[in-house]
Amino acid sequence: MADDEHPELLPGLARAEVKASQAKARATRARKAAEAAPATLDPVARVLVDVPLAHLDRPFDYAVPAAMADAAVPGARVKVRFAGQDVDGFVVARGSESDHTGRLSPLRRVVSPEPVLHPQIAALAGELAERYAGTRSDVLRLAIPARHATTEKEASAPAGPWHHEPADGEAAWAGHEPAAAFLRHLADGGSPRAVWAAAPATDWPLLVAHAAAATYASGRGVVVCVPDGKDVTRVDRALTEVLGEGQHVTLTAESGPARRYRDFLALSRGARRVVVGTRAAAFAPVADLGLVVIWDDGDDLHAEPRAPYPHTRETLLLRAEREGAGALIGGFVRTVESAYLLRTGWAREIGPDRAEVRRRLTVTIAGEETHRDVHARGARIPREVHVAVREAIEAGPVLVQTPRLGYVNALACERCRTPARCTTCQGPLALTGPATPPACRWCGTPVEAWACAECGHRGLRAPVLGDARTAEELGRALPGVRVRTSSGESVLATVPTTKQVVVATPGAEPVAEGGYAAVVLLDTWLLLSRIDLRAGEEALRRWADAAALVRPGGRVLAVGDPAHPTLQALVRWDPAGHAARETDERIAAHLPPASRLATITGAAGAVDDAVTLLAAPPSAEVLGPVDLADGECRVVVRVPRAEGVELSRALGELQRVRSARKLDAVRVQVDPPTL
DNA sequence: GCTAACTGAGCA
DNA sequence: GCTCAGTTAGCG
Repeated sequence: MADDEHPELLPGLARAEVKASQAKARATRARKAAEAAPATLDPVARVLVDVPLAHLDRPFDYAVPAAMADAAVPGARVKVRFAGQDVDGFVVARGSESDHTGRLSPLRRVVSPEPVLHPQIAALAGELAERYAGTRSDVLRLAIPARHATTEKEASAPAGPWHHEPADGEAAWAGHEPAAAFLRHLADGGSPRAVWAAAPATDWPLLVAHAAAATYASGRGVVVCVPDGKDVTRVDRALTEVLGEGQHVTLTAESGPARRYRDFLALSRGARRVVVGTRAAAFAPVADLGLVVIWDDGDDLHAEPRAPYPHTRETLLLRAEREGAGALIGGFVRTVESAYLLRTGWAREIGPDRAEVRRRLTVTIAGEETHRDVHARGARIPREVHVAVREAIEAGPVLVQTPRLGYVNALACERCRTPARCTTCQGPLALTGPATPPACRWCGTPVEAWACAECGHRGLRAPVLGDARTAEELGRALPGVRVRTSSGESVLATVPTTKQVVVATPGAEPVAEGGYAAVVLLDTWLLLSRIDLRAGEEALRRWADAAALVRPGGRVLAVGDPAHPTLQALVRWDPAGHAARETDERIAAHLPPASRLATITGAAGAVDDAVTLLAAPPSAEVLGPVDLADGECRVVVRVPRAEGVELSRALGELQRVRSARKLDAVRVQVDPPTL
C-alpha cells in the first residue's frame, strides 16, 4: 500500500532507481567483461580432460579468464566446455601461448584452486597409460580421490614434533643381510633397491617402519603399499611406534571419502611425507620421495581390477625410477617378477641366512592318509596333526589353515588325483549334498559307481569341506579348547596369546601376539591343483604367509605329498630357490617376466579385426583366439621382453585408432596377472 | 562419449 | 529452396 500513500514520490524514485540499476548493470557488465578478458599473465591453460576416449588422451588448450587467473594453477580441477558439453579436467600447465590455431574456449569454472594433480603424478600417469595401453584419465581416476569440499576448507594439521632418536633399525633387522647397509644408505640420502625375503616369524611391519624411518631421517618421504586394510593397520601402528605420532598418514578405501581426502591433502600439501596404504597409495603425492615399499607383491590385491589394470609393483618401481627413490620389495616369498629384478641387477637381495631360518621355525610334512570315504565325517585330518595340535596347544595358540570352501569344488581320484569326470558329458563331478552321490556339474547326472578312467580306482578324494567342518572336527578332538574360525565375511585381525585353535582360510589368518605355537597347513594339494600359471608360486605364498605367523622357534606341519617340489621349498624355507626355478621355467617357456604378454578381449569380430589392425613388432606371436563366457573371445599377444615397450605402443595406437573410428571396443590388458 | 555441421531425401 | 532425419568429423 505504500505506493498509494505516496504517489507523487514514485516517478522520481523510480527514475533514480532505474538510473542506479542501470549504472549497476553497466558496472557489472564491465566487471564481467574484465573478468572474461584473458588473464594478463599466462592466459593459456593446458587441460587434461576427463573423457574416456583413447584418441582424446592429450592436453587441450583453454583461455584463462582474468577472474580465474589466480585459481587456475597447475594441478587444479576445472570444468571446461568440450565437444559441446561440460567435462571435468585438470590444469597441467599454464603458458603464454598456444599452438592451437583456432580460438580458445575459456575455462568454464575452476572447481577448486587446490593443486591435486602434482606434476610427478601427471607424468607417472602418462607413463603408466603408455605401458598399459590405456588412458591418462583412467589412471588419474585411480590416483586422485574424490574431492570433499568441507575437508578441503580445513587446513592440514602440521606434522607433530619428530623425536628423532637414533632408531634401533639395525637391531630390528637383525638376521637379514645386508640390511644394515641398506638402512644406512637410506639414512645417508641414497636410493638403494632391494628384494627382501623376510625371515619367518618376522614382525615385518616393524622392519618396514624402520626402513621408512631411515629414509625420513634423510629428509625424504616414503610410500608403503600393502595388500589389504588389515596390513595397513599393522604398518600404521609400527610407523607410530617408530616415527612417533602425527608423522604419517594412511590411505585406504575403508576410511571413507572425507578421511581419505584429508589424508591425501596432508600429503599433497606437504604436511606429511610418509604414507602406508593399499594399492591406490602408490599414487600418493609424497614430496621428495626417498623410498617406495611393497609388501607381498604376489598378492593379487596388488593388481588393479580397473582399467588400465596397473600393478602396484610396476607403479611403484616406475615411480622410484622417475623420482630417484630407493625401493624395497618384501615378502615371505618371492615372485618371479622380483626374482627377475635380482637377475637383471636392478635390485640387490636382502634375506636371512640358513641358520637364522632354522632358528625361527621347522617345517615338517605329514603324509595324507589314504582310504578315506568322501562321506565319512572326521577322517580328513591325519592323526599326526591331532597329535601335533594337542602338543602345541599347551604352549600357546595354534593356527590351522584350510583352503576355502569351493576353492576347487571338483572331485578327483583318491589315488592318482585325476579329476573325476562325468561318464556322459565329461563335465566335472562334485558333491551336491551330504547324503547324495556325486553328480556332474554340467549335466547333473548322478554317478553311483564311479571308477577312475586313468587307474580304475574307485575312491574319490573329498573336496574342501570348509573351515567350519575343520573347526568342528578339531573341536571334537580337543574338548575344553576354544576353536574359532576366521574366513570370508568374518575375518579376525588378531588373536590373543591364550590357548586356542584358530581355523582360517588362506589370506584370512589372524596375527597372534607373540606368534603361534604351531601352524598347520591342511589339504595342501588343493592349492596346488589350480590350473594357473602361478599355481606353485601362489600356493607357496599362501603357505609361507601362514607359516610365518609362527613364534620364533615354533613348528609348522603341512599335510601333503612330501615329494612335491613346492612343499619341499616350504620345508627348506627356500623362497629364493623356488622363485629362481620358476623363473628358469618361465624363461624356457617364453612366459613373463622373460616375455611381455598382453590380452585382447571382446566380441569375436572385434578381436579379430583388432589383431589385423595391430602393428605389433615382427617378433610378436598371436595365440588364439579362444572363446570365453558370454560370447567373448580373447587372444594373447607375446613378444620378447625387450620388445615390450614396442608392444605397448602398438596396443595404445590400436586403441586410439579404434576409438577414433568408433569401432567396437576391445579390452586390452598388458601383463595380466593370470591367464 | 557428445555436439554440431553436413548430407541427401522428400516436398512445395 | 526448404525442412528433417541420418550420418559423421572433430572436439582447444
